[in-house]
Order: sequence, then structure tokens, then C-alpha cells
Amino acid sequence: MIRDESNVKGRRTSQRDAIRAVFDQAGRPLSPQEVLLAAKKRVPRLGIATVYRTVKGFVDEHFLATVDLPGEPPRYELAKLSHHHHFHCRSCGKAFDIPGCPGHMRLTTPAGFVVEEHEIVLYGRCPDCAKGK
Amino acid sequence: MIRDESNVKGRRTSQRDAIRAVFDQAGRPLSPQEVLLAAKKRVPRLGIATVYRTVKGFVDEHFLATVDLPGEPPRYELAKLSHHHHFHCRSCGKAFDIPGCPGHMRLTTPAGFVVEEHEIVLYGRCPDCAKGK
DNA sequence: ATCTCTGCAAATGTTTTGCATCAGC
DNA sequence: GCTGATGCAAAACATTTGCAGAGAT
Repeated sequence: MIRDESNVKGRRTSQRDAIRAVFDQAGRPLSPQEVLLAAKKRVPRLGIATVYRTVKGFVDEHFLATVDLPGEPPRYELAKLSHHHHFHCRSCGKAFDIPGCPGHMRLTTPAGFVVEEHEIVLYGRCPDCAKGK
Repeated sequence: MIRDESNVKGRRTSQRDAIRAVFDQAGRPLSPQEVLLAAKKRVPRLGIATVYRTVKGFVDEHFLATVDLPGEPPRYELAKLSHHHHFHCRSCGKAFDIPGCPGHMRLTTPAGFVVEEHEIVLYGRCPDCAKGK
């Protein structure tokens, strides 16, 4: 395939480069605030509005995907990751990726319901927090 | 045990009776707005602040449980329901209960993660919406 | 030079809170 | 009559938007 991996649109700015770099290095879903904090190290004057706008743009371009966990504000991660689920640490509140999927989630749904997708979220303690105590 | 099943605290008011009745008849998780709408039929002057305060109180009393679906504001349902999962209709946006659980969710979590709980959410079309089109 | 992107501040939408009044006990 | 509960409006938060100026092409 000759497709460009990142079908990035619009102009190239230091803010966008910074935000892109943050996600490339994150390895886990990030909230807008986490993005702002990390990207500010490269572009100190970065504003939260730019983070929201840029992240939304990246989602449209399929560079990022939205990660919605129950009761949590949206996080974002690289869209190129394959199907997987998430782990939410009850101690530090961070989200992590869990590779793979139990597949065939045969929850016997009541008659009439048409299931199109599923989402699984695990709760507990991440390695750092489990070790810590 | 001699504990009272409903350890209801505080005074009995028409507002609380109305909200309690709404949940007893709902049969599915409700958002604060849905509660307000339904309970207003019994207590027209009911305010949204009272709904939020009362629902939160009911959760503390374990009469209600919070139902958090990804990317959705919290909903609430009777706490006495046994372990189950939820279905979110992409057409009408309503939430439904799905009895049972696939159990042993053996997602092979990476080393170090301690799993304490899991949440499964199914997405698709509810009976009404599936039938409608 | 053009036109998009950015930062700031104001707007929005939702949930929470302060307070005077109302009502259960 | 006390004291907790309610309704209203203001406050708090998080996210979005308007706009003038900065910066990429």
C-alpha cells in the first residue's frame, strides 16, 4: 500500500507536533489535561482550548481514537492500536491498555436486542499501585 | 440479622416518595433528567437540584446504584438488582439491563495488574428501535 | 499576503452549593 | 418549634466557541 500512514491535514505547528509526540510516547490513553501537562513541556504557552481542538482534529483524521471509560471524561490514544480493552486503576486513576479480547462475549441478551459491539473495562490496581502497598 | 432492609434515613417527603416510585417502576437505569421528568408528574414543582441531592442520598442508603456507561452521564437504578450488565441503544440512547454475566472474564491481563471487577457494556439497537426500522 | 491556527476570554451545559423558606416529626 | 428538605439562583467545573492577532505556507 502506498497510503501515507498519517493522513494529516492542515498546517504543521509546534503545538500539533508536541501533542502528536506526547501520544506517540504515552503508551496508554490520556486525558486532555494529561496531554496539556505533557505538551506544555515542549510548548509552554499551549492552551487547553488548543488541546481540545487538536485532539478532536486528530480523531477525525484517525490518528487518535476516543477511549470512554464508565464515569470518566474521555481519554484518547493512538488509533492504530488493534482491538483491545482497558484497565482502570482505582488507586491512581490512570487508564491502561489490555491487549486482546475474550472474543465471543456470549452474553445471552434478551430477545429483540441487536448487539453490534461490546466494551469491557477491568478495574483494580495497576502494577505500580499494587506494588506500592 | 435484624437489620431493616431499607435503611432509609431522613424525613419522608412527597419529593422523595415520588422519586422512589419512579425508580420502582422504571425497570431500567435512569438519568437525573429522566427522573425529573417522570417525578414532576407527581410533584410538579420539583427542582433538578432536589433530584441530584435525593438520588445521591439514595445511593448512600444503598437504595440506588450508579450506572456509569462509557461516554455517558451517570444513570441510576435499584441497588437490589443482582450482578448484571448493560445495553446502550445507539438509536434512542436509552440504557437497559442485561441479566447475567459471562462470568470468568479471563482477559489475560499483563503481569502486575490486579483485577478486582469488570464492566461489560453492549451496544446496538433495543427491541423498539430494531423493530422500528 | 493569505488564511489557518492559537491563546485568551466569554459562552455553554451540567452538576453542586448557599440560603431563605417550607414542612415533617 | 426544631431541624432537615426544598426551590431558586448563583457557583463550580469541564468543554466549546468567538475573535483578533500570530504564524505557516
